[in-house]
Amino acid sequence: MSRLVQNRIANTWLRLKPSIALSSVFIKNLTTVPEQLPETNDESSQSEKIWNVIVGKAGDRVSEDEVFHRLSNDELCNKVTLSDSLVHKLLHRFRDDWKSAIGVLKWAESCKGHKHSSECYDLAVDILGKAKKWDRMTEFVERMRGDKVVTLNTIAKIMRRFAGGGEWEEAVKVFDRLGEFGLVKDTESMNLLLDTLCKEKRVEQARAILLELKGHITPDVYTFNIFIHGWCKANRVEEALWTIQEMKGHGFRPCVISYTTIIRCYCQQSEFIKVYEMLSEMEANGSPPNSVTYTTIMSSLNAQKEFEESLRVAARMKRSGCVPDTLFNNCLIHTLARAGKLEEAERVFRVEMPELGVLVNTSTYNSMIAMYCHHDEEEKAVELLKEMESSKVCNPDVHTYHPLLRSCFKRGDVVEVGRLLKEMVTKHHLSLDESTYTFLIQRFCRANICEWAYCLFEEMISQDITPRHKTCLLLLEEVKKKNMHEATERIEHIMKTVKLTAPVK
DNA sequence: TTAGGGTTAG
Repeated sequence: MSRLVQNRIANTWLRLKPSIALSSVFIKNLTTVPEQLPETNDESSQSEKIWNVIVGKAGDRVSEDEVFHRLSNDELCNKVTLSDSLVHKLLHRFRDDWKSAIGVLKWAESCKGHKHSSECYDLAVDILGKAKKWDRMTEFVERMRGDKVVTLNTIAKIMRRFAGGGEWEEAVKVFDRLGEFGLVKDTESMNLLLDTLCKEKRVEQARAILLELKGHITPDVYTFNIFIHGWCKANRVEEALWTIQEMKGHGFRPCVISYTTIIRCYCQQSEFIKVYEMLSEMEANGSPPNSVTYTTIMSSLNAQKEFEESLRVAARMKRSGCVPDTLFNNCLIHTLARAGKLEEAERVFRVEMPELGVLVNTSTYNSMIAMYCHHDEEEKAVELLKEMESSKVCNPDVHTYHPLLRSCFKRGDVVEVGRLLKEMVTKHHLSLDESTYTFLIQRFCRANICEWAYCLFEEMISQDITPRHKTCLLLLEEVKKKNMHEATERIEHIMKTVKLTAPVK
């Protein structure tokens, strides 16, 4: 960022009583993500241009026919050589906007020589299912059936969307019709159906279906693990344990996944004695716990702020000779940080992980950055952010910035808040999510700059992100205090017309 | 095709 731009930001932010009009424009520029391709390469400027044209034409919530029409009549769009990856990225961009997605898909079909990949077909099915457009989804799948492009992957999307949308009977019907799609009812496809049902808390129905199919299709280890998970999800450990016995009866040995699933359930019930009993049982049975098992237990202990106990579990894992992975180390770093053992966390990050060849990811950096911020060592946090940016191993996400933003608010440095927000948006193309907006609005209100909070509120609405009821109330109170009549009316209007999100938990 | 989430708190 140039010095000039930096100064401009600083100056704008230093005016603590900005007019709404001025700040609105500024914040808009600040936090709205510029549309662009997720990945850039040498030809990025050209493809970015095309991307912007297509997204601009398709992205303002018009009908699918209108999208098709606009794209078909655009000069630049007509010249584009469509790649599979471009269509895929476009569909992904419109994953929450089925009309635009289907419009884009129709246009792509009409382009000379273009044929959809099966991934694009499946993504389209998934988008329609997510929007619960069952008729359109079914119609689309029928077309796919005609083209003989339905795979088990497609079926998985349909089933999971049906079941997730409360239509589990429809998911079962899809299984019954597998033959029509040129697919077979075998253990794999049966497991897919059972897993779908179990994940949607329909373990009883799944059980009934298994009994019905048992004569024709043989269950395998996966089948039983799916049920163990299903019973645990329904908080019915007794049945999960009984499934272990049933599994043995079929000649299958319960594996580390079977036990870990049950351990997770015990953790949720805070039955830690049973957790440790099961750990010993696993060791005795020749299915020793692995990195997933230990991470599960530690995460649960951490949630209860039992950091020392959590560290004892980590020590037990090391003694057992079990190989740690990234998620385990992330959890360990988090635990050490919360236990106030900064040097040890640093040692895991700087020495242990590289020595063992365990890759770091965004979460690893995030835990370290959060740790430094919590202990007022922001310089180190910022250093790490820079290291992350230059390492190219992983990129920052919104969680990377949360603790940094929090620190700025804590010391009243709103100029730095502005700089960080700008960096998030322009440098890393991150878009602010609901929780980030909520957090920022809250803190700006508390810092007595509700003008900024209100601008973020407006921006949130314009991006179709629904504010929480509590956020509206807080902001309303603040703008009233400052006699911001226009804003007061607007917030009251939104509170009446928009279905507000209830507080989490 | 089956198993592991972390946090911006007061």
